[in-house]
Amino acid sequence: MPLQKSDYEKLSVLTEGDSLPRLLRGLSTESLDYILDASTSHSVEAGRILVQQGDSPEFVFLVLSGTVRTLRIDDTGKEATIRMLQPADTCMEAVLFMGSPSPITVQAVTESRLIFIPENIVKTLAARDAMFANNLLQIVTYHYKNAMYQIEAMNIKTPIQRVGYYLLVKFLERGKGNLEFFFPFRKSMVANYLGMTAETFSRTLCKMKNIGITIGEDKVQMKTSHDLCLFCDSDTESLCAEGSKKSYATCPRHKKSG
Amino acid sequence: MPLQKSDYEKLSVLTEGDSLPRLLRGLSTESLDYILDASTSHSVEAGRILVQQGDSPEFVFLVLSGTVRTLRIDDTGKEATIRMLQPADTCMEAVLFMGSPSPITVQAVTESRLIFIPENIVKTLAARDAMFANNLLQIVTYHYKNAMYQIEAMNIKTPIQRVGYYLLVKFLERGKGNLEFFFPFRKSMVANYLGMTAETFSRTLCKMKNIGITIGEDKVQMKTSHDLCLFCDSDTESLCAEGSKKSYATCPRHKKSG
DNA sequence: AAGCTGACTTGATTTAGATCAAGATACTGA
DNA sequence: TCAGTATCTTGATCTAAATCAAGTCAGCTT
Repeated sequence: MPLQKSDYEKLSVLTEGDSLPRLLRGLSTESLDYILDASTSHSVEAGRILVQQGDSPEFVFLVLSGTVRTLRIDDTGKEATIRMLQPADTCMEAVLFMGSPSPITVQAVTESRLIFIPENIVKTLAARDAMFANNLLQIVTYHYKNAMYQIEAMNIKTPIQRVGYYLLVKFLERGKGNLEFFFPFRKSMVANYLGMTAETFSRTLCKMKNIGITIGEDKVQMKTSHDLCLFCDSDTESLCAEGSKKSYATCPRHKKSG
Repeated sequence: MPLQKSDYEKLSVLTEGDSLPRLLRGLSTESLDYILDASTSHSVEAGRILVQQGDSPEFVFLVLSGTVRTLRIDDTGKEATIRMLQPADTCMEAVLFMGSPSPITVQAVTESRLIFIPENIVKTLAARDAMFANNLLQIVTYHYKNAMYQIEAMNIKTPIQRVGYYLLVKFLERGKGNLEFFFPFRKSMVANYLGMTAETFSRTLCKMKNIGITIGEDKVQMKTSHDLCLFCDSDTESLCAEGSKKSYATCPRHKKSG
C-alpha cells in the first residue's frame, strides 16, 4: 500500500529530526516526492525473505522499524551475514547497479516495517539527479568500506579483536560518553556476521567481561569510556577524534603519541 | 609527467580496441579530454607504496602495465589483500567518495606503469557528468560484489573451494574454450587474497592436480572445460550461461537440472 | 503452573589450518 | 660459475576454533 501518514512520521522520527536517511538527504522536494509517491510501505513478519539470491532486484528497501539482514547462502545451506540493518538503513541500492541477479538474500530478522522503492524509480532518478547519484555513491562506498573491514577482520583478527572492534564502532556510532549502549541484534546473528560460531562468540564475551565490558541480553555496559580503546586501530582513531577532541586527548591510545 | 603517446597506445591496446577501461567508457570527447589532460603517467618499481593507509586520497590509479594490489595492514604488520589489479583496472575511486582517510594501502607488486587521475578532477566530473557518475557506481558496486564473495568465501568455504572458485572466475573471464590460461599473480599473493597461508595454498594446489587441474609457474592447465564446474555456484552459473549457450548446456552441473 | 521452544552457555573432543622447520627450485648478480 | 636470495613445496607439530553434546534460562502456550 502507499505510504501512510505514520510512515512519514517514522521517517522523520527515526532520524531524530536531524536529517533524512542518507539515501534521501539533500534532495529537492520534487525528487523526494518523486521517490516517495512511487514507493509503498509494508509490514513483514520475522524470518520473511524479501529477496532470494538469484532474483533480479525490484526494490530498494528502507527500514522503518525492526531489523533486517543481508546474507549469502551456499549450496549446503551455510550462511554468511553481509550486513545487519537497523531503522533508517537501506539495502539493495548497490545490487541494482550490479547489472546481474542479486548475489544476496534479504531477510527480515524481526517483525519489520519497510519502505519499498521501485528499482526503475531509483535508476531513473540516479540518471538525472546528481545529488541522488552522489548519495548512492556515498552509500555504496560506505558499504564497500565496511566489507573491506570485514575481510580484514576475518583474515587477520582474532575473535576477541573482532568482537572488540565491532563494539567499539557501535560505541562510537552512538556517541561517546554513554557507558551503556543498546545492542540491537541477536547474538547468533552478530556471531555469524563476525565469521564465528555462536559458541565461540559466547566464549569471547566471557573474555570481554574480564576486561570490564559486560554484554547483557540487549545492552552493553563498560566501566570506563576507554575500555574499548584496546581495539582501536589507525582507521577508527579518526572516528574517535571526530567525536570530541577532549575524549580523544585523554584516550590512553593517543596520550603516548601526543 | 603528462601522458605520453605510448600511454594512449597502451590504453587502447590493453582493452584490445574493444573499449576503454570501464571508468572511461562511453564518455564524451570533452569529458575524456578533461580527465586525460589533467592526468599524469608514472612508472613505479616493484614494491613501491602508492598510497599509505590513513593518507587522504589524491588520485585514482589506472594500471597500464604490471600488477598492483590493494591491502589492509594491521598494527602487527599482518596483511589482508583486498584486490589484485591487472592492466585496465582502476583503484581508489571508491575511497574518494568515502570522505575519510584511505582505509587501504596501494602497492605496486611488480614494476608497473600507471595513470594518476587527480582526485578533484574525478569529483568535479562526477558531479556534472551523469555518464561518468554512472561508471563510478558500476565500478564500486562491482568491487562491492567481489568483496561480498570474498566474505562468503572466508566464512563458509574450504580452501579448495576458494581456490577452485577463484580459478573458475578467472577461467570464465578469459573466455571459455581455452583449457590453458595465464595466471597473472604471485602465488603467495593469491593465497593472502583468499585468506590462507602460502603453505595451505600450495597444498591445495596439489589437491587440485588430483582433480586434473595443474597450476604451473604462471599458467593454469585443465583437462576438460568442465573440471572447474565442481566449484560453480548459483551466481557463477549465470556467468557460465552468458559465455556460450552450448557450453552451458553440456556442463554437467546444468545437465541434470535441464 | 507445567511443559515447550528457542537462544544462549558451558564443557569435552576433534580437526583443519597455522606455524615451525627444512628442503627444493629458480633467478640474480658478482 | 657459484654463492646468495626469494619463492615455493613438503613434512611435522601445535593450537585455536569448529563441532558435538549437555545443560541453563527466559518467554510462550495451553
